[in-house]
Amino acid sequence: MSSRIPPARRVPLNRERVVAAAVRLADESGLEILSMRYLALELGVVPMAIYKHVANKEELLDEMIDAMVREIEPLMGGADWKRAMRDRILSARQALLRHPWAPHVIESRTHASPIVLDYMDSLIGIFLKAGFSADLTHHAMHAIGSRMWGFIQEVFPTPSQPSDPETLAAMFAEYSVKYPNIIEMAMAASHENDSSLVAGCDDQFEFEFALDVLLNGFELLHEQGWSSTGPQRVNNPSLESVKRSKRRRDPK
Amino acid sequence: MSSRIPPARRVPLNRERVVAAAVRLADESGLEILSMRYLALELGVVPMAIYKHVANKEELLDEMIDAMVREIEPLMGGADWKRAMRDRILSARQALLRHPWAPHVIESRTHASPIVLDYMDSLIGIFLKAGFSADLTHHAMHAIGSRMWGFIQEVFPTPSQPSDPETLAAMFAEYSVKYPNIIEMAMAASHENDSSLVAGCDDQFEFEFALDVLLNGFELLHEQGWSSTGPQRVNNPSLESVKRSKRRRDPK
DNA sequence: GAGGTAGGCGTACGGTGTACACCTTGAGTA
DNA sequence: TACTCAAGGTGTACACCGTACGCCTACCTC
Repeated sequence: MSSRIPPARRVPLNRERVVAAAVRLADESGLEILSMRYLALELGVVPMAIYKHVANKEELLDEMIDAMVREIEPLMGGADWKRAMRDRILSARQALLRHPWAPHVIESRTHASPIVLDYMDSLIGIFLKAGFSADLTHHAMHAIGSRMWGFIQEVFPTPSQPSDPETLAAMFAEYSVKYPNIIEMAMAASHENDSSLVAGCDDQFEFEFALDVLLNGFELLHEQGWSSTGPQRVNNPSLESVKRSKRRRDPK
Repeated sequence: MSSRIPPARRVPLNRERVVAAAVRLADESGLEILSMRYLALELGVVPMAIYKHVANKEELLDEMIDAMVREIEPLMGGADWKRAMRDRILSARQALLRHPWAPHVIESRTHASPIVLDYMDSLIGIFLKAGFSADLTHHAMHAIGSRMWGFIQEVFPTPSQPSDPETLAAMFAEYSVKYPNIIEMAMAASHENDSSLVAGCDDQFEFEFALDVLLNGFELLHEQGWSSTGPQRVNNPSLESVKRSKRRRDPK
């Protein structure tokens, strides 16, 4: 009869609970706080207990990425390829924004899990279904790179900004002579808030801008029947050659 | 008289020697081998000695990046903006390829050094000098992202490839049904070497392809007088709207 | 009840970055 | 020539990390 009673009492750990706790911990406290020891503490367990459910920390990180990728909305059929690609990638971005640690972890992965391959396969499928050559699709996927996960490499986020307005003004003055171009560009980027150099960027806008430039570029190449073995192998067509090719489409 | 004799004997360490040794060590043995202890060993010195020349490891890594950026060839004047930008970024890529550790380190930096700001300023200057609006320049720089350093985020390098031909064939068969799109794409990417899925990519070609797509996209937007506050704020123009705008250029 | 096993526990090891106190060296000066 | 003093190398120690290995306990099945 004892086996009839709900087994309860000391609910045993399992892979899912470990991964979920790791994700929550990283979400709330940042990736640098996520050590096996701290995670164990959080789970009310001794560090080595975790290793009964996960081979090592790398595997744990792999699982965390899988958990995030599973949050990406499934592919909607029907819409045109560009819209489908755009929506899917922006959905990935939404999932990623919920997990600030994800970019760093993605960067450090060395192989793709089945979940990840599924996602990549779906993206590639969008291109192929739209009639893109496998060749162009391949290069397009490379060009998209980490953008397929919804993030761009933010290089050197902002120059360190002093809070004291006095020294900030001094810095501004100094930069104006040393980095005139940066300042000119940054001024335009933040009309509403002149004092804060580059700070006020709209990340979402930046992301969509770059994504659209790429997708529009791919569209152009596709329409032209671009091929990597074609006449302009290295330089893909400049605006000039696009204009020219409009007149003599369908070279065959 | 002792002071006349060349001071020699135990040449003292200095910042440059420390940084140079760190760069060499990382170049030769990889970033994961670069610990303060090992670096000290290499310098024939005790670990804590290094801290007399460098505040901490982060600062050392900053200096290593500076050393790499200094290798980027100076800007050539004269050429058209696209060529100038292309050359400069490809030169950055050359410097970066000599230091395989650099991408990883760049990703982890939190602020830009003067050397780095100089480089960024020069890139921005190319756009502005070509007549790009500060607005477009700003978004273009964001879109370029880490590509300004000559690397793209290689996400999930390759699926793990078994060496045994038997199991490789099995994996291939399995993938063909689970990830048909990936396989179709990958097959096209490597005619010469069918068995090695994605392996045979030409990184340099991929890099230049994506760079050209972006630069050509920027050129298009510039010619159109694109502005982030313009009518199509979110979606930058599709191919269709480009074609339309060719007819009614100069709306003012 | 007996036995087997999944899974939690404790200890220990080799690694990391770096704080802090100490000591050596060599140049500058009286 | 002797003294001072700072720059810079040394040694020890600490807190953290991931994780190998062996033990031991609770539970499931027979």
